Amino acid sequence: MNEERYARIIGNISRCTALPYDQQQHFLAALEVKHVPKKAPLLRAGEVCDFEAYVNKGCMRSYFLDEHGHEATLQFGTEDWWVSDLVSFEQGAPSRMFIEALEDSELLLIRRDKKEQLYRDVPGLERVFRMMLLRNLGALQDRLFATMAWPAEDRYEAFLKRFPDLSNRVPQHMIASYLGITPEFLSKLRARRVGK
Amino acid sequence: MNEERYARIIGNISRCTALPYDQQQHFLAALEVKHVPKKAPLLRAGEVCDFEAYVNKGCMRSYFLDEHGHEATLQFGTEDWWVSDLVSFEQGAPSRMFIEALEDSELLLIRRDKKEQLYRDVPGLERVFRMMLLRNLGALQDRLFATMAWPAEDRYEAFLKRFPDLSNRVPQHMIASYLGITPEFLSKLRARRVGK
DNA sequence: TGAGGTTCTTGTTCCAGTTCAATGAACGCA
DNA sequence: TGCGTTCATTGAACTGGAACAAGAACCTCA
Repeated sequence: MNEERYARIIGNISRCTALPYDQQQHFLAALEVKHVPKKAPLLRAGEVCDFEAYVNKGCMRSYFLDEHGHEATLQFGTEDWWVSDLVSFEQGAPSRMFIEALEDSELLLIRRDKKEQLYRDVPGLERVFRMMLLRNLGALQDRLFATMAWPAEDRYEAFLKRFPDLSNRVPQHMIASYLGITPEFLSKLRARRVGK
Repeated sequence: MNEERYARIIGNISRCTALPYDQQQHFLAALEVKHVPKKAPLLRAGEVCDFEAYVNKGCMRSYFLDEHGHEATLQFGTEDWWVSDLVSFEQGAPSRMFIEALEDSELLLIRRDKKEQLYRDVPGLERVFRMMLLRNLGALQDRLFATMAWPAEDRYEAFLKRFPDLSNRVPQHMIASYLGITPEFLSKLRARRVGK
């Protein structure tokens, strides 16, 4: 077992539940390592999402895209984040989102067919993933409220504050797509900021 | 046990899992009946949400409200819907939303302190509530995408299609607050619609 | 029965954010 | 080394929706 590769994910789930050593090993044994080159898709709308992916290295993005070409970024995932379409994963329904790599990335996947067994072997995990779901829900509520109630400039400030590292790691037009504005307008917001 | 009062909620959870009669009785015994008069608050931001409420009769609304007076409606709940702040409920954290009655309403509450016992007595319930959480998440994703990518008119059409009964049951300025627009603008959208 | 609060509408003005177009910078890639 | 492509910036014209203001149509309850 490659200790270095798995140190981070153990730290991640241990934040919720402390696992004894043998359960950690059970958990790690269920993981699948996957490398995704830059710009490659990990999930396409219409497919069933059969994984939850922990980003060990690199950067991913999930987004929605409708038939009119309207696009909106749901989430960026860098080191120590999870990316997945949880709704599709849990319900086995076709996904409505896309997930792609923004950089060459290394992921640790939990496949759906291993999940039940894993819950039995490592009881604490159920709590971990329930927490993930709830964090997700809370973040989405905040996001919806901000999108509905705040002007773009405030949303951009909030984004910079919450994800300081992302702003010079992902292309700007994708940040615009996260904020729900055009790339041109984001550019103007930035120009305005420097003046202040 | 008042059969009539509980017929609907049994139907509601049975959609997910069929429960044997004795488990149904366990479930019903854990419920608390609560009447909320029109305009009365059920939950205020800052409080911990210690219930999940099934709307047996009436109509509720949950919404966010920030220090600048910005308001956004998260959800309407009429008969056969659940309303709660699940994030606060599950994590015991102070809520960030308000819930109020739009009509005199009868609710069936599950209190947080009864939940653990209930899961033990009625194993199928865990699945039911997980499904609720996931439906919630999915709905919120759709909503965020629509808010970011669609013009107000399209969002209004989608609202009418998805909740045909609500449009003449809920005051219009609250529908506007659900759509993320001003009441005045919604009024103009409606005027425009009639012309077509 | 009215009087006073809601709720909805309509018009005008104004601004945040879009669209379109042009330019330049940065980045693979042969 | 050069060349096509993607990406960021800037400007001008436009528009969806907000803000403000005023009137009309209501509940509702003393």
